[in-house]
Amino acid sequence: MLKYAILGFLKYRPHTGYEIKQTMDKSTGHFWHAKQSQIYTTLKKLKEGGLVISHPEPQESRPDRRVHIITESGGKELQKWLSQPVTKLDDSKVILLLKLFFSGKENKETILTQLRLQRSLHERQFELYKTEPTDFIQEVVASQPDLKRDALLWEATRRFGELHEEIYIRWLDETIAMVEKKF
Amino acid sequence: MLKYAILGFLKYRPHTGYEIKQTMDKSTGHFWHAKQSQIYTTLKKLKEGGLVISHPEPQESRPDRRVHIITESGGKELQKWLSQPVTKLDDSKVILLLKLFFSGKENKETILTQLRLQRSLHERQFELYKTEPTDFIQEVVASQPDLKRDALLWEATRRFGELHEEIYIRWLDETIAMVEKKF
DNA sequence: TATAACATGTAACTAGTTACATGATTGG
DNA sequence: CCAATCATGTAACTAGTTACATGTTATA
Repeated sequence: MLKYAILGFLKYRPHTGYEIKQTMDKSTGHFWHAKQSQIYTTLKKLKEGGLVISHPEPQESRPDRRVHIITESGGKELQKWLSQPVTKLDDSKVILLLKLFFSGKENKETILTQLRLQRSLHERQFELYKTEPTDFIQEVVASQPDLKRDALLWEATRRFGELHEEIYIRWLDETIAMVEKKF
Repeated sequence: MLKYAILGFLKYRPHTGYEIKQTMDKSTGHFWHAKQSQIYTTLKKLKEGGLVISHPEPQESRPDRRVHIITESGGKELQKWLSQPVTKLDDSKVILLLKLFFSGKENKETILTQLRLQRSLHERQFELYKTEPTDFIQEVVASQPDLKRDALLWEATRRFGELHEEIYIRWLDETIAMVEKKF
């Protein structure tokens, strides 16, 4: 899957491996991310498959930048993937729920501490969704009006994150209240 | 992590690898799952680490059942994990959002088809959360009253799934309307 | 004076998936 | 008669993480 994310970013403009990591963290970070090392190994595979080409840009006192460009066949591969419907649900893994599920014999305070800590983490994340990425989107649209549709979809993914955190916090409050009362 | 899920199930009662898969699918399936093969390999590692022991139950005309029991050291390992706070957010991967993010140049109908298909998938999942698991929890509590606290937490995890699907559907409706109007 | 940012990559490892191998019994 | 359920496991693979290796320049 990372393969497609990388092709997607390269479709907008050439990137070095380092830049892909940065762009990804700022944009798809909350629903798709990767470590720097995995980006480099995936780029290597994409090059081997002819979906991407790269050329070095010499630099002094630093390793040469290696700029990656999507090829025609890479563009087709991306397009093919984009047109295919997603026919099943993601399989999510939520560590907190796993722990909670088996916590019936833990004491009340341990569970409440756990839940309250989560609440603070999600509260912070919720605030991030409400501010940061919107600015970024506005900037891009101002400078490149042809990305207006793209920006609408980016905003939709941001909105997803915001709603997700909102509901998470609501659930935590509900659950904290339940444990306080019935446990 | 699967390691702890398995220890958690074995804490309730002995299981064969096959039964762990079934129990997991019915209970933690929506926030933690594993393939049968991974369960077998993880059980093997747990045995090697002395956290679990197993003994075969001979059967005719079928491979012997191998019943697994948690050891004292396995119990301690589980307990240690349960008492530790979860200090960071899960890193989630949502394929639909990744695809949507890069779909600025797709045509309107492709995107709407994509979103409507997702809506039907999540609608079905939402219905599942509202019925199935509640029955299961009620049965257990009726037969084992000492699991009342456990049942409260199981219900909380079910509720999470329900809320999650509800918000997902709300977001899909919002996004479908946005695409219909502005794209 | 230390640490963050810039910039590349490989090696070893853990986690998880898919495919293979085997084979009887039960229900539709 | 065919598919599902019961029941075990290994092998080969893909995806992802952590650790290693190298080194400069700007900033706090």
